[in-house]
Amino acid sequence: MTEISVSIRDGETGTFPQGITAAEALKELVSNKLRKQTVAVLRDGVPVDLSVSLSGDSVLEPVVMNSPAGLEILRHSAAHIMAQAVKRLFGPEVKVAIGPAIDDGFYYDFDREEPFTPEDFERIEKQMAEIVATRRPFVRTEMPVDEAIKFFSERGETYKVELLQDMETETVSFYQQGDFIDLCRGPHIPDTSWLKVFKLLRVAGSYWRGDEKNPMLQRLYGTAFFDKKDLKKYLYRQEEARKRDHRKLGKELRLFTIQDQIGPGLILWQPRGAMLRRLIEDYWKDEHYRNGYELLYTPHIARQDLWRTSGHLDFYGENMYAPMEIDEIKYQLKPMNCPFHIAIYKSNKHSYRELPIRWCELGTVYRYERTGALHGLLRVRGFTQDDAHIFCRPDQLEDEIFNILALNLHILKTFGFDQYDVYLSTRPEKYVGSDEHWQLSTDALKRALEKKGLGYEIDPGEGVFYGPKIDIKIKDQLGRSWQCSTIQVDFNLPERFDMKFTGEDGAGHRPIMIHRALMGSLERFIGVLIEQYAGAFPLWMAPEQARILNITGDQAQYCEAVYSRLRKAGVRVEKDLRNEQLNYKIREAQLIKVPYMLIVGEREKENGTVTVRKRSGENLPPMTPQEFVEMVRSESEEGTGRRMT
RNA sequence: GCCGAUGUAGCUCAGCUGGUAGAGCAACUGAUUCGUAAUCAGUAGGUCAGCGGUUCAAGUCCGCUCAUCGGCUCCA
Repeated sequence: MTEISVSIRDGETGTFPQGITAAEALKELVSNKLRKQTVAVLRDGVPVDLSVSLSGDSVLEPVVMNSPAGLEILRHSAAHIMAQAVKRLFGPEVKVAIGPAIDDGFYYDFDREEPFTPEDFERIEKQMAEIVATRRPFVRTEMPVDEAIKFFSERGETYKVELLQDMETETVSFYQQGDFIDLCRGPHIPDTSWLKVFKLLRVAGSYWRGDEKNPMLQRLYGTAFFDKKDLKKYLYRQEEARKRDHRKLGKELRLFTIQDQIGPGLILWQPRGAMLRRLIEDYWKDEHYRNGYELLYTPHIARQDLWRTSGHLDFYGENMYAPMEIDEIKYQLKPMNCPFHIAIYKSNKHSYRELPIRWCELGTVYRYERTGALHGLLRVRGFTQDDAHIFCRPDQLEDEIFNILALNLHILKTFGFDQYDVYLSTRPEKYVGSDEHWQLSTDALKRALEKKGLGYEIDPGEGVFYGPKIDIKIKDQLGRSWQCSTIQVDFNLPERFDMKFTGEDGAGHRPIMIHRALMGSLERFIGVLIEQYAGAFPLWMAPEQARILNITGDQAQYCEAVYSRLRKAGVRVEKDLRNEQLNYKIREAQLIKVPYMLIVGEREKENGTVTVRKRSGENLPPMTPQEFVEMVRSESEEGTGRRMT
């Protein structure tokens, strides 16, 4: 009998008869403790089942529970078991589509006439538990593709047949546990009893293969863990995320409101939200001025001809609002600010000495979004971009992009974001401009990223029609990522609008244009900020920094004096002098997350001080109003790196 | 836009199988003048998202529309 050598990566090596299973080899080569933790193995780097029989010399690496790979395998198996349960409960006429593991769990798509209801969840979960209890092994088999097609055709599994028809390999693998068999690459948990902790989460529609021309399937989402505690933690995190939901907090903190009467996707900023936004805008404008930008203002509508010239009608028309006719001329709401900035550029002649020109604007644009896409502040129909356009010479492109990246990261950091994923998107299918232009600008983006020392991923074909772009997705405190910043090179618009600058040689040359937004849109960014800080904004951007609370009416006059003094010093202070108990006032101030409460009783009135209660509940020793002003100033300065009040 | 769920007072939510709306908080009035997360009492407030239908009778059943939520798609 032939012998083979099996070794554990970074571990022992042994000699075994050919055909031994990975599980048997592990029994000899690793500790019992590790073996019991092992879900599957990497054989020469490829994930396979424990039951795989080894035909030649192999290096094995155990995939353990709770490792990302281990969880993925568990969840993938959970998807199979869920499909089995669904088939058992709702009959063989339910067709199965695909059922992968995803970041936080798994899903399986089904084609079934009747909708699944949340009440079905309990039945499915119960059925799953029964399957788990039978300890059915996951058995792998292989067959040629054409045989597999025949197999699934006979069972009416048309989606599986479609998948198989697109496959290029000759044989495919199947996994069977009990009465359920599914097309699957694997690997899987050894048997169903490994699935101890799982929960179905929700049901949602999804198109077959994500294409809206295809039939809508029902997707059941669930999650699974090895340890009950992990599921609890997961559910707790979900709960935390719900608590931070900017739509909920926006209402509670009275920041903004969205009303049917006004229209979906249109934001009404309430005074507190408006103050928050103003502070962010002021900071933004100031920071841009310091970095060599000039501020512009442009209108909300323009003649349709402008949008024809810019190419927006052709490339972006389906996102634009229908034209309105004024004096027999058609006008359209702007979906972007760029053509206006170009028009301003063209209002004068420009020398090469003037470049780069950096113009910024908080420009409010309107874009048609499908109703199903709207979501609080994060996806709206009217929003204000923190837009800028840089007009430069080709030799300045790389430096300009570098400078934008630097400013970008600096501003994000001020808002507490220092983790991000960077993507470089290259030429899409639908595009304008020459290949040479695309190459030149893509290279400039790459070099600037490298110079800034930013790791990035390439997103092939995800560029805008007019040029390649860099997208920065920021990560919030819960680890969720949000697309905000975008930097896009554009060779197209300067061409279309025939933009020029006079070169050293006295001839006309074409500038390059860079579009960029750092926060993306103020609406979205503020939505993300609300979730980032759970509504408890740092002092410098808190709409209300302090609230004066008196204990009895006897201090009202003194409180008024403190109030006007702080207001004059630039502190955003409010007063609550109602005839209510202190506890009641503190509770209200706490719920609306005011950073400082200034408590004034007889003691403070006599000493000319205030007692400061922080949002955390901590009390500071009594201080004079002037001392409080200084404290607010220095803390705000820390937040933004400069004096804000 | 598509699939599913939801829409009752400013907010959070009750209202079983159809019999012409209810609570808590907020608001308002009065009392209470109080030291670190809700003082007590009273008053007022709703074309039950909108439109249409079934019925003697609709918040409740049916249809359409609008909006919201979870996804798909899309994306600043």
